[in-house]
Amino acid sequence: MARTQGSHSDITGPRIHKAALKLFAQHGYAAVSMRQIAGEVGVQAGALYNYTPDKQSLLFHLMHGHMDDLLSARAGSKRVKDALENLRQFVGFHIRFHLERPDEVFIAYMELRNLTPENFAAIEALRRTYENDLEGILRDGVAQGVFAVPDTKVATLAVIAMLNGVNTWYRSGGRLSLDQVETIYWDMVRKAVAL
Amino acid sequence: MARTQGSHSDITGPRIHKAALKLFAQHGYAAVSMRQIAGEVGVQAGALYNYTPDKQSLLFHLMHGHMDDLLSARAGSKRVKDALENLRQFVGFHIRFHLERPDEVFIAYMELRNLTPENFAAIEALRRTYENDLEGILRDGVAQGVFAVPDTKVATLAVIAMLNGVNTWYRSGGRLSLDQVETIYWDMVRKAVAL
DNA sequence: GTCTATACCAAGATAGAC
DNA sequence: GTCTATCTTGGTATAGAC
Repeated sequence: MARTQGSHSDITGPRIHKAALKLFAQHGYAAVSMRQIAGEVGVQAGALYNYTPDKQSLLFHLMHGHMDDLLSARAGSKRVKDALENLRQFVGFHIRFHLERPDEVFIAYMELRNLTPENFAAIEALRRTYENDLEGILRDGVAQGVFAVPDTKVATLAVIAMLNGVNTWYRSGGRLSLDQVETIYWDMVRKAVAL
Repeated sequence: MARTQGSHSDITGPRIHKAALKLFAQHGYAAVSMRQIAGEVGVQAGALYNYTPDKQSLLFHLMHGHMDDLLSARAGSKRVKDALENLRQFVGFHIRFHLERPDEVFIAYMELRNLTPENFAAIEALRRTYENDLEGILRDGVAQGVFAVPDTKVATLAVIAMLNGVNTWYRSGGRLSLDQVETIYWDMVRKAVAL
């Protein structure tokens, strides 16, 4: 039987972040009210402020946590000597990581302008770190003579933009399996940077 | 000398749309108030309702106008027999058209979820038309044996996603000229769909 | 066509009881 | 830790004077 009062502190915090994640992704940060989030969790709006100082912190927490997850997961990938293999590994990692977290990814790209300047700078720095990882791979490949890209920075952004596009259309259970998607994109990326 | 009262009807309408465009692109539809838009134009909030029935119509007008511009401009491009040449032309057109209208483009991608379902469907249909144009080129190329893409639909979305990425970083007067950007992206797209 | 004034409602956030 | 109640602000939209 559902309680309408009393303490739920053991799970409320995470539930608030989950609800905010879902609602921000669905309607956008600015369009979602603290009351909506509270309603989704099943508490009153005032109770949210036991877990977050304000709405902005809620957004920042979600985005920062996502970027931390991304960089941690990526840090677990081993680099080898062969740049082509590193690139193949990056493409697979990127697609899978992002498809597993559509809401987080959506927010991370759409809500940047709703961050305060300080929070924005922090997220941007993390994003830059991730991009530099890929750029390093491309630079290695150019140095090794296995890639031909006129500008590694632009190529980095182009590859990431292309891969991010997957999230806008892929639905599990659809026409293509995850493996097929990965193969298709790897094929295009590989050729795009090829000699 | 600035008037604080009186009729400005000859220019107010377009100025409202310009102000809304700028503010929506900067802060997001949901975060911008009618009062802000009015302030940017230099009228009182109530006056806006002589030009638009509501805020939603303002957004829809901007997005629909942008998609109409896109399709009209694209319709002016001549198709030739050579698929490779058509693709080259498409890439150049897309980059230039979109870089000339960063605010409109930004809104067209970011504010889709703030459209009512009916308005969303209308915009989606126009976007689909544009995508089908590119997909037709890719299909021709595959039929002619000059392109190798495992899936024309996915390749279409991948190419567009890659090209759209330009808008997130390109600034005129920066390190690269528009011609250089176009060359770099054409190089990658060409190779990505090559045999 | 724009103004001032306002109706009406919902926002973020806080206070104090339990 | 959550509730109810409320403060304060600002939102969209409308009415009626000029």
